[in-house]
Amino acid sequence: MTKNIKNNPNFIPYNPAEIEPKWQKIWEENELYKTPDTKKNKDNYFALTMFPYPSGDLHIGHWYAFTPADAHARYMRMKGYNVMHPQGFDAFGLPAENAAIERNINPKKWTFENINNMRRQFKLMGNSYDWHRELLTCTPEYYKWNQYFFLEMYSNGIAYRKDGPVWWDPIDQTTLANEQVKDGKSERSGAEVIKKMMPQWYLKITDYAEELLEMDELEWPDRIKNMQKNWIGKSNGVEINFDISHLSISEKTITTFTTRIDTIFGVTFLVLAPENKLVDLITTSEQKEAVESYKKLAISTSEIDRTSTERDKTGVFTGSYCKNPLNNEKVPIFIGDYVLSTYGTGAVMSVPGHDQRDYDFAQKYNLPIKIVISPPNWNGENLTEAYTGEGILVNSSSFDGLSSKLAIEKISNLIEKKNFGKKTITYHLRDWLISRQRYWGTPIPIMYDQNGEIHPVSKEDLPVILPDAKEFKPTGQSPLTLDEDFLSINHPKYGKMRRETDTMDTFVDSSWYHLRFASPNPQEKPFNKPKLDSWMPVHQYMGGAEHAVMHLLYARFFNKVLRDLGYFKFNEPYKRLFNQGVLLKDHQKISKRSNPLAPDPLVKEHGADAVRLYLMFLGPWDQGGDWSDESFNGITRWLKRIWNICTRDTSELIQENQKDDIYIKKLSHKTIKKVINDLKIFKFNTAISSLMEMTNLMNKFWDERKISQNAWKESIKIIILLLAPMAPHITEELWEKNGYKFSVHQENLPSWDENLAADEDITIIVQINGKLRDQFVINKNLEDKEIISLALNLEKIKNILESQEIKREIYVKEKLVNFVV
RNA sequence: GGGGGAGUGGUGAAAUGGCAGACACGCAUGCCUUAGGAGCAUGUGCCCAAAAGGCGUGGAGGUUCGAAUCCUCUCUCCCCCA
Repeated sequence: MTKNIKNNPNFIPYNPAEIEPKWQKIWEENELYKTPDTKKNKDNYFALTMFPYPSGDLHIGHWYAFTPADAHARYMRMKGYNVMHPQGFDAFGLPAENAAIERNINPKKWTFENINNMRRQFKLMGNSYDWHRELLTCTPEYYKWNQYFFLEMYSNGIAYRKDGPVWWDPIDQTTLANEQVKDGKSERSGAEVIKKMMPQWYLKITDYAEELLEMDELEWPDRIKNMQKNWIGKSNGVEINFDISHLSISEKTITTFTTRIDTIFGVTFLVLAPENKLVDLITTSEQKEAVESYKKLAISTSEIDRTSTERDKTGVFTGSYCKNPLNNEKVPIFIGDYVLSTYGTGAVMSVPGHDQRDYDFAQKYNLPIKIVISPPNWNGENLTEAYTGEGILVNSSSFDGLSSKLAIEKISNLIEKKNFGKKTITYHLRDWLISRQRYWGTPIPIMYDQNGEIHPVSKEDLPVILPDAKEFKPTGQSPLTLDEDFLSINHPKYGKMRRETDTMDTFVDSSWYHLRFASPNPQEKPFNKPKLDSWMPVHQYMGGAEHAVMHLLYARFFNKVLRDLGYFKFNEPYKRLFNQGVLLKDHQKISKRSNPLAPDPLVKEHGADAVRLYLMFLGPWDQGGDWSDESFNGITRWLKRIWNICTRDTSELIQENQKDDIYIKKLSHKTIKKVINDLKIFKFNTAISSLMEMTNLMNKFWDERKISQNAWKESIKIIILLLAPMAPHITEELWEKNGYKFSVHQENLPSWDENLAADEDITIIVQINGKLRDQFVINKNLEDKEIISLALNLEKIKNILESQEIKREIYVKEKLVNFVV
């Protein structure tokens, strides 16, 4: 600080606590970030971050997600786009209700208090949000359209009600969608889920499975695309029927599904799921007792245990046999709990030679193991584990010698020709279960008459308002079942009706919110089409990878449904996606309870700009990072240096034409090029480091005093502009202090001159056998030959080469010379 | 078990076929200061007292004039799926 004080007795130190609130207020008063739907000579650019759940406080993880995203939006604005960067709250969901139960607070009140607090905290970040477009999904103006789209889907067969096995979360006391179960546990509560039979509402996402696999037009990380692809889980296979006509029951065949029909000649037994309806029909009287007791055991075992690869495979013989249609071999039929009734056909053809689970089962029950696919270098010996790879067929009658690929094709064709079965495509993806037996969500707009028949609420009667409730205890039934006023309707046409009491999965809310940001207010329609078309699809979406197979898949599905219903033409909601990494502290996840890191005190002490810059400087945004209080100092020191050089009294510099002017100019242009190219691809860390380099060198230029006032001022202007997207407050203040017109955020980024950004003097590296031995500086315009001879004449190189013979000379233009000896 | 990503100083990291460690933290020494969780200067990959030199991007091999970067195998960690 001595430097400033010496140079300028009027020096005012950097005080973020004063300037940050000041500018936040001025921005708000001037509606600086209010985004018009069109702006003359500017293209629209929709920069969206995944909106938060209003859990109460914005933690540092939110800062990590939202401030670099804002820097990118600001950067695009300064590149000349009309940028919309909206924010809202994903405001329905269980925590509100759980707070109501635990602390006896009204969920609505709790939610709105949290929203108010978080909106205040959002404003501390200095983000360029257009709050005029804010949306809260828990308001009737918003959820009315959830209901509207649900009815549209219902009348088009996409929403339907079905009784069947569902995942049940015993802590949250509600059903869950398949995507919301991870490793057999509820993604939200962490409880082990159980299977229940219940009628529930579904959306037919499986109709779109094939189209959802098409991701060519998406500029998304491959990782996310792969996760979606794996989740959809398309597999090509064959359904083949094993003959049981000799058993004299109504069923004549057992259908199994396999992706490896090339192993059909290796089938030595069949395993049915214990729940398979055929089991009772085919079990012989001798086996009845054993089968019954096994079934009881299996039903009480969790699905996770049953499919665990660690667990012993068990089963019981049914006493019956079937016939392999391809070779007429007699095949014994077992039941085993590692086969699930809910996947495929509930029966598998077991090929112990080439499937590990079948191999384990065969070992345990002494069943024959037949090898029909030859592993590489196999000479007929027995295997100690299943060979699951592809190979050449053996012991497979006329198909011997074929490759697995070819055999799959030929055998499938034969099976279809002879009517033994058919080629089938299966998907891992299940229809989206959207019913939740909880209160704080969108009521499903359905009524049941006294016969239990389904009647959709008519669109004119929307929204079905979520009533205020008094009791929220999860009982396994929606708390709405306790509200008689809500529940019973006297319908003019159908008489006494009962409302559906389940509410919608909150992922419905986030499946189309981006559309509403583009067109926030129409009361009579879900959105205004010209506005929608001018903003959509979202140009840049930013958020965490945890939503890869939930939100991101649902939103793509919703987009395609609404497209097919004629609302718009675009195929995808989010054109580009960037996933930020996870922010840790002491190598651990930051959480409210165990490892807290509250941003508000940090902002109070160091300022929002410092926190923003530190988070961006940590490392590459997509890799995440580890917060450290110690390294934070680097950024606060640098901000002080920035403040210092941008507020110096320049009167002691000569006005123009000084010796080093060209060098400070070249430095500026190099930095412009580097920062602009880095921000484009979210490399904030290296953009900041090149700005640091520039400030360090500018200090040196100042100390030498061989620069003019004009050149200095020009460089100061450039540094403020380049820093503006990342540190909006300090740059606004310095912009004003340097006499420029409000606001720096409405300026364009400077452009660079390629010639100025390039180096004139080039350092040539001299290597011998690829090892660095010396280096020298040349002028750009030298001939290749001259450069090589210069290199040969270097004292060091001469000494080393004295007793050596040069075999080869390699010259890489303007980079290096390598002598091979 | 399958798929994907990562592994570089004491620390966060940079370099994506051409000077390994930019930038920053920390540390050390010095200066300034009544004081410092302030500022300034210099140094800081490892080995060697220093210089010269050698070694060095998880490990082993390969391609290349040249590899952190490309290829093969392998170890460790993280994520997704079973």
